[in-house]
Amino acid sequence: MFGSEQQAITDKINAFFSENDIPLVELKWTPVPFSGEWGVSTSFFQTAANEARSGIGRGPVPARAQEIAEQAKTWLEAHPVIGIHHLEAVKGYLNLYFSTPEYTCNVVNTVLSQGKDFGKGAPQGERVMVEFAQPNTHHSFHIGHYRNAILGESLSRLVEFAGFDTIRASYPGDIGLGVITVLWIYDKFYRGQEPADVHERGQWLLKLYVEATNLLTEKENETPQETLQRESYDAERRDMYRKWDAGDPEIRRLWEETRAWSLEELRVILAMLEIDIDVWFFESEVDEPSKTIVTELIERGIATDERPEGGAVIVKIDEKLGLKKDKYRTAVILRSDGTSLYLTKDLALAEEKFNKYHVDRSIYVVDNRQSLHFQQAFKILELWGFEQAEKCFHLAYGFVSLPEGAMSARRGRLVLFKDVADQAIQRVLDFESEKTSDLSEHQRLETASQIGLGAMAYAMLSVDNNKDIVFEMDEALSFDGHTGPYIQNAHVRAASILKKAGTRPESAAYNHRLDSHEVQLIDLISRFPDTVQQAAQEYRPLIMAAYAYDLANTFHSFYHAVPVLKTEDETVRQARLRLVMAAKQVLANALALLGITAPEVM
RNA sequence: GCCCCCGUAGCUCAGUGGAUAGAGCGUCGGCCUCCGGAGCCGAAAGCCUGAGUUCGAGUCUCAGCGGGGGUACCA
Repeated sequence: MFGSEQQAITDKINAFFSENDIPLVELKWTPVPFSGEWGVSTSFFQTAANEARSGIGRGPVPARAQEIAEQAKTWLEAHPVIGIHHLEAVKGYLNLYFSTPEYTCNVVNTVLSQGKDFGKGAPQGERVMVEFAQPNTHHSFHIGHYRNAILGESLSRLVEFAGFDTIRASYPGDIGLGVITVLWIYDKFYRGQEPADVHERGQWLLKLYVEATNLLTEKENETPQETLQRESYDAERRDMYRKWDAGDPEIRRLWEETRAWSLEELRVILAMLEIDIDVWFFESEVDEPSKTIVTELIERGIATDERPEGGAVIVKIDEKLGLKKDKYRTAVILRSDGTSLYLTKDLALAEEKFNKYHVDRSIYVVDNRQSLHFQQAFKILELWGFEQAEKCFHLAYGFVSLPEGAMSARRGRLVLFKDVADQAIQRVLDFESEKTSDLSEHQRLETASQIGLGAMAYAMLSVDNNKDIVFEMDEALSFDGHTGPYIQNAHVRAASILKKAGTRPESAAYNHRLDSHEVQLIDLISRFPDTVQQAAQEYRPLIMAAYAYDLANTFHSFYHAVPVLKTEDETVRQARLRLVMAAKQVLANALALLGITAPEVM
């Protein structure tokens, strides 16, 4: 926030030390960790350690660091810097405390004039593609898909806000044995029986899949008739896959019809989550181009064609890289029957992303069980001479399981997103706050939806992506403590104060003695832009989730400790009102980056 | 076997190599004549083990132990 001021101070300190022949390492500024006062801090341990190493030896490192800090303090006090109220040298650190009236005014004015753009980064000059929200078709959207979707969307909003040109891409698996399995049972037993409702129909397809899988899976004490029956079903399914591959018009029509149901459900859910996908890649569409790549890889000697010996087309990655241990292993890039695999298609897709969309960074939001797959894909791209391979990044996240174990459609152990969302919204409505009783039915429902979905989103985003999540309904839909609604509530309280205040002051001075709660609030607000950059650069929505909670927590404390409307001094009252306005704005901005709406009432 | 991820409070999780390791849930104790109690204030309780690097390690390296995932024609 205060880049230029900070740079001026850094320059001054550097000048002083170079005059005195003390080689200073680059200064890094961090917020002073102890609350109550507002400022930045830097330490001199590294400089002292470097001295000791180079043999100058001026005593133990901590003592020497403190000595340097004191020198810097003395010198800066003799050559005052505008905006710095006072300094201290303690335990090897130099702490600079801001003149709060000027800076507070500056921060609040900046927030309020920039509004929802406060914190937005300057254009980075790079294009990022985020691939996410990609369930297979002919299945229903479950809570694991939801983690993927909300993680990808939050990440997209973060990189976009941080200044990257951002493309959201989805790559649904619309073909494969699972899809054909559903197609087979639908065709055989259920034609025309599909429900009309988009969600019911999606969930119905899932039931069909479970039933079909049961019919097609070998059981322990099968009678000979059962075995025959099962084998005949399986033959029908295989035949159907062949027909699909050959472009049989009837099978293709059936496929397109059922596929459309799934995609329609997906679009409805994405709309609910306010996710707007820019580019759709379908697995069925990258099938053909991927085979061309295989041919090229064989010609270039990267892939080995073992088909003449009845094998597949493979890439011995470790061998090609000269590695001794099994790390990337051997990857199959084409089946022995000449059909393509997931890996084959991802190679083709990567090429298209770079050549057609000219992306500078390509992020894949896919669960961590596919880590090896992406490592293989990126290495093959590298062997292929594709220089952008190093710009590919697999954002792996832990999978979502249930208290009773892994989710499994076949065992009927699945938590669907829609069911959780419905329940979340119902719980909010049951809460029945008297504050929303004067809202229209439509508004009440809309608010309930914002809060229910906010709770769900926050439950997913407040855990680091590499961690597995055991989904427990009561925990995910809690509204107390470290949750989305807690943050939304801070926003609502700010809104409530402003509504009661009536007027919104155009300006304010901060000449009163600031309460430590006010200082803490302004400190956090001023850190928002840096937090945006950090979260985006590290591809970690968690950082923004943690920030949003901190800000809400600080606001709640402020709210209890510091009177705003009841302040008698009109100048102070206006100053605090402006601070509340700024806090409300930043809470809303932070929540937006998490894909969470900030309501005015709840 | 090999590769990847994880191990922090009773439980679930935070913690850019730096000052006093922080939250939530749960437990215990306070706070509604006061801007919204989905809230606030307080208490008890913690870095898997062992080496190493470093002025300084929860954080980096190696080994061990424990848990999860992956490991040639699924996605």
